[in-house]
Amino acid sequence: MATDTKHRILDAAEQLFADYGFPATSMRDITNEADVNLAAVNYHFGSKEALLIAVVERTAAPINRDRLERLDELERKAGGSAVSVEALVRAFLAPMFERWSLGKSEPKILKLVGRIHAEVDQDLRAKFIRQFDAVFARYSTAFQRSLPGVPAGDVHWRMLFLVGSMAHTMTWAASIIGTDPRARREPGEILEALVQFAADGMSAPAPKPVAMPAGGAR
Amino acid sequence: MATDTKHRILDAAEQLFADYGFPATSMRDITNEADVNLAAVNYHFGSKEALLIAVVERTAAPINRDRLERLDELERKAGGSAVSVEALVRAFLAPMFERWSLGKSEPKILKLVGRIHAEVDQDLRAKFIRQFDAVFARYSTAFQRSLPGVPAGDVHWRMLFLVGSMAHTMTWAASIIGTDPRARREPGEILEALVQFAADGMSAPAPKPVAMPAGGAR
DNA sequence: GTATGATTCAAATGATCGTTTCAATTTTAT
DNA sequence: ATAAAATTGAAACGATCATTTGAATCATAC
Repeated sequence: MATDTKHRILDAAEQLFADYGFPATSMRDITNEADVNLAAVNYHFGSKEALLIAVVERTAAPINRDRLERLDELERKAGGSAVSVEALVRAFLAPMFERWSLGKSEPKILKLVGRIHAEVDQDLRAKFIRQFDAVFARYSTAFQRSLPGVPAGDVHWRMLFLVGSMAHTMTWAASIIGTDPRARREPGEILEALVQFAADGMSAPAPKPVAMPAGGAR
Repeated sequence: MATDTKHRILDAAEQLFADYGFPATSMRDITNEADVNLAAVNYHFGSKEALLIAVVERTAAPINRDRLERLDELERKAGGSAVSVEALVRAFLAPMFERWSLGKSEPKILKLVGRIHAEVDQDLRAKFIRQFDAVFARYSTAFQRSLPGVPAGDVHWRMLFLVGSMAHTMTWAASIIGTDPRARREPGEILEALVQFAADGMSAPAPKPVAMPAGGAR
């Protein structure tokens, strides 16, 4: 069966990219883990980079589709008025956490996406950034509508903060859970904690203008 | 001069690790950039990994020292009572942003630290994680004191969110600034925006318990 | 059953990786 | 100045990298 090899490669690559990152994972690591021939990756995908793109496509595409659908639904329900900030934050975050909960045990998708947000270099990132950009743009305008007091540029930055919290959580949640027993949480609880944190952060009053010579906030 | 070579290697490595990450940067990249012999890195530092540790040590140590000093100062001023959350957040974040503002133009330190938080694999990370852990622990107890209504475990998670926002901002601030003219901000303004966001997020009410079968928050 | 295309396989390609070697050179101490 | 130590230099080491090759094997269709 042909699709079997492709699937096994995608699964192995997803796992390894998530655990060790893209540059640190070799073709041989992938093909050994997938138990396929070394040449299979280049045969089926063309190159290592193309494999990464395929992995991201497979994992991120349904998440982003889900995000957009939830936003559609929220805006439909709200009629013409603004959606609550918390609902927007939850609609943006839940599609990822849900895949975590539904998955077996390891949050590989989350780690992978976390890494992609954090690790991939500029030029490679540009190849699949557009997929994220569409989501980003839609949510950006929605947030702007829901936060009329906050300048558009600041909303932009706050969304960067939001994505950062999410990505970092994806990457390190497993080790955090393993460290402090008091911090043990179910995925749903972590989502709720992050929603609470990010919703309040997004809703903060507009920052006061900074009047400083040129050196931070000493 | 001996120290000159070491310095040039450290500078080049800092720059390249920040731009391309640790695994993607080769010894030859570093020695070419530093204009020193290829063997110089192994002679002066022992290995590539040891060089990374030295780079982190040089850039992160003063930042973490600064963080602890500011916390000391805040707790001293507060006497026995709790420090304000916003002050804690600012004390934690400002030492990094300040180095950005004071630096020439490129936020390489920030990108580097951002990457270290996000990219380095488990075992290598453990080698210098203790340095961060000390800071993390001190701020964790301080935050717990200032947030009496929030369970300790949740404070732990919120600090993870905070670090994530910071790390992600460090990594992507440059590209964000380059993208949307409305999002153009001075480093001091970005710090203030992040302080506002994170302080309100940290101060959010304690999350309601989640009662769900085992599948996210649909 | 035989031809055709898709897939797998073992092996090799050239490039690049981190590290080592050892002689040449420079610095330091006497 | 001379001996000793520290540093630099050019070259090579073996290992591993992503990718390619061409024959072997498989599936499918006629």
